[in-house]
Amino acid sequence: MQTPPPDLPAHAPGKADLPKKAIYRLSIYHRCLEKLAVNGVATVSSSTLARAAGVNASQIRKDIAYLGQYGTRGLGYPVGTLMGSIRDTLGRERFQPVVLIGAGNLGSALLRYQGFEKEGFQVVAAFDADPESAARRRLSVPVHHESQLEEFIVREKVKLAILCVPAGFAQAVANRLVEAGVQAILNFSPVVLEVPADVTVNNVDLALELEHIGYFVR
Amino acid sequence: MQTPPPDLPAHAPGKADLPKKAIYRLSIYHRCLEKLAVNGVATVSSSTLARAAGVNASQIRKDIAYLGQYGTRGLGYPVGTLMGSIRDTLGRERFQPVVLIGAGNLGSALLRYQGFEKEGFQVVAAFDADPESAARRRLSVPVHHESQLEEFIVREKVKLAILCVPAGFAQAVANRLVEAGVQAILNFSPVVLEVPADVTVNNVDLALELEHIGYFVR
DNA sequence: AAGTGTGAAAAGTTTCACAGCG
DNA sequence: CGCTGTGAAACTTTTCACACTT
Repeated sequence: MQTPPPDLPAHAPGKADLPKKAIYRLSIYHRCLEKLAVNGVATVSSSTLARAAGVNASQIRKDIAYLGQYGTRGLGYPVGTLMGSIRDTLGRERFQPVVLIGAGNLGSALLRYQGFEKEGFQVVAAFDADPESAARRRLSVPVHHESQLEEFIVREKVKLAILCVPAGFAQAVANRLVEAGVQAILNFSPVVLEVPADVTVNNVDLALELEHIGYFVR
Repeated sequence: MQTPPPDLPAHAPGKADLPKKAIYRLSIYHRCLEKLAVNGVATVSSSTLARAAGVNASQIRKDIAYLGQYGTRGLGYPVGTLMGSIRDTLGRERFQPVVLIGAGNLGSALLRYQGFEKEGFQVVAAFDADPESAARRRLSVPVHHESQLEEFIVREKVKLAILCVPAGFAQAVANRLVEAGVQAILNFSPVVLEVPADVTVNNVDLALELEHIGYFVR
């Protein structure tokens, strides 16, 4: 989900006009392609990939066309080449360092989550108001006191942060992150963060997601 | 995020044509209204609510107009009444029972998460392939063996499920859930689930969300 | 024959602008 | 005057349809 604020952070670095939602889909395509590659598949058609990704085949073709001309008519797309292109478009620099703030229940679960590394992100440090108690959770990532946040971010040139602090602290911490140079925040607090237009916030609001599906049960 | 499949599960129960994205926003408005109510505010204008929710004022008015005529011109909206209307629209039956499958790292964190109850959902039971080891996490929700899943869902008429099992098991478990009568799934596995058109799947894909903001750092 | 690339239509959403009410 | 309710405009995203290539 993108941030609500009307004015988006323009579009990213170099790449031009890629529809916002296409960014998500490209990640999904990449995953599907990985699976195909593992199975030794060398070429895939838009309709096959569409079935795997749960979208329409035209959409696949449109999305891939944003990256350039990769397909061969009558045949399909080369799995490996296409994966590379998606990675180039999405995963700016490989192994982006990420910090996590708030090593409570959810924060610790995320620190243990293997999925991030697999996608090229490394959570290099966590910060908490009570690092001692967080340390008791036996995490593989060092947990520092939150007061050291700014110093670390500046020194390590961290641009991405995962925010898992209680709602009441979220805005204050976000301000500090931005001030220190963070450019994008994955926010798990159920709070609408206010940040400058050139900072991206992506809200993952668990209660809201549950409420949303609740609407669809009769 | 809604499910990819082109054909949505129609729109929900009784209520008519509420744009998909408006459903999310109504939840956010509800939260903002709660905060106002706590502060003793009785009336709020679209522009004030807009600022709190991080959206455009017209959007607020359009969204609220879907619920009926609640505003007073020159004044604004009555906070309490509006909250009630949003609850009625969104939270079909109060205290929907929910089950969670997969009490691993993430699953346990979600079981400890307080936000769900606050929004009117109660996680009544969890299921895991290894309930003994899950029990060691000292959760307040009973963790049963996954083999008892169907029986429980049928008996308790559960319609909502949170799915946190490893990717490889997700589709198989989803099939069982649907078979047993679950109508909506909040899916945390990085997998595109295939379900009948009348079942709603809402994917929360953590790695994908991180990848998404990664795109926006220069 | 199979399957891409793409312009054009359709659908969905957001914003504008303003009439009209309290 | 302030603020809602809403038709119409603007914009975004998805789907269709088909020419074109291998």
